[in-house]
Amino acid sequence: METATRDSDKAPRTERGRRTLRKLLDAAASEFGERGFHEASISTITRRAGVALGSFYTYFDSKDAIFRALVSDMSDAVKMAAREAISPDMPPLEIERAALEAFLRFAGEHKEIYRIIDEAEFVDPESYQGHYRTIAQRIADRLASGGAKGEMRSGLGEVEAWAVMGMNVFLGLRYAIWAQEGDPECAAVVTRANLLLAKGLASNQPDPV
Amino acid sequence: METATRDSDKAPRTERGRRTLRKLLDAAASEFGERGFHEASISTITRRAGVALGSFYTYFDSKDAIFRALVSDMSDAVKMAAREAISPDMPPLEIERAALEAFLRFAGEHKEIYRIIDEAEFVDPESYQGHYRTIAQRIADRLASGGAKGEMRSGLGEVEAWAVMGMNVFLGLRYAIWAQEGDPECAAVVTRANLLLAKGLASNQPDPV
DNA sequence: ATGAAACCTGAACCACCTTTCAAGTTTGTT
DNA sequence: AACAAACTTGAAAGGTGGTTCAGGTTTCAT
Repeated sequence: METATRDSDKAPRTERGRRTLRKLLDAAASEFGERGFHEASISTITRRAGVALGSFYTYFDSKDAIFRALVSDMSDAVKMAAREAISPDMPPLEIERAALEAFLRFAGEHKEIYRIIDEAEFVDPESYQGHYRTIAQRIADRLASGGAKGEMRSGLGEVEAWAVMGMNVFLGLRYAIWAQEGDPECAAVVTRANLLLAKGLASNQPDPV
Repeated sequence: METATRDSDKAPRTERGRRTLRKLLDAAASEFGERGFHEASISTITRRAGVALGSFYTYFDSKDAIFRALVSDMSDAVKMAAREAISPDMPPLEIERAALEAFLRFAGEHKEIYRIIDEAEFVDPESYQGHYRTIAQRIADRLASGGAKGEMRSGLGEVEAWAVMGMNVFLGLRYAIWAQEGDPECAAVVTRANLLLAKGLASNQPDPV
């Protein structure tokens, strides 16, 4: 899952260089997060980073390039957050609960990251598709594993994975990014979502004998 | 659900004016859909519409203004498509099936519309939030109605509505917008999604006596 | 028919921003 | 200490594209 091809030989070779690169990436994360790709300007990024305008081009070939680097970093970060929250020996439905909970927490703590990935749909469509396809694949694997354990239906696949992912993403949008006064706690959201996964929406009409 | 405040008194007062306005809106839909908001240029829009650059400002105050007008139109169109596909006397789960099916069909036929609404997250956040909040509200109403009929669990609410919406949106993204060779038919996607809504993911372990 | 309002035209204005560059400073190695 | 490579600097080039405007044409009610 290494980051995409480093554009050129722009990698820093000095301690000072690494510090400057990091300052630029941090400043870019804030700037892109707050103002979006097109409103953001390189001169603002360098000002926030406390370096000269020209230094930017020591580390990146273009505005697009630094954006791609950010998307790659952040896509990895989201995946890591979910992965760290689960372990393969949890019960399958418990895994889904933990993954959603971790995702909601992560989204709440990194709203700018969320927004940057969304904007990749327009600035860097390849990365955007790749991001979601990768995550869907992981969910599909989990569902298959749940089926193998006999605790989930068998035959679950890509369609169900995308459904679960969409559910998670939109719950994050609504309850982490757009959270407002009087909204349910994240824990409550997770519980209700998990119940939906477990039982669906239908009422439990006792099977007719 | 009338469209947002008409910015100024830019409404056409003549038949000719109405024709020009429509040409501009159609050209803008294609242009924004193909190139995205920022890559799109007003001069290209007017060229596609076959009118002079200056005429644009007879009808819209700015590039943002025409984009907002489009988002409003298209948001209405999506809602209409779903609404026309369902009727209140269908069984509740059948309603959800029909709504998803209509949405997938619509997304497939109007990829540019889909993309414009997505980009509103950055260009016109108010409309974007409004769009999804409105749809979520409608879904919540349907779920409540399903509960009242006794065919869905009672107590379903906003959380479940956002979950269902996210599911639908992501299935649209994957199987309508990003459809590719070898993907399941839309009908199959709809069926699997509906089964997920009906029963959830868990295996039907017979209740222990 | 006629005048006023609506509409059209496209060159030019202007503000903004990415990118380049030549010259200076720092770092690290020998 | 001395030198080359790495890094920094900020002014300016160069483009782009949204917006304005003054003057011409069409529409339509009277």
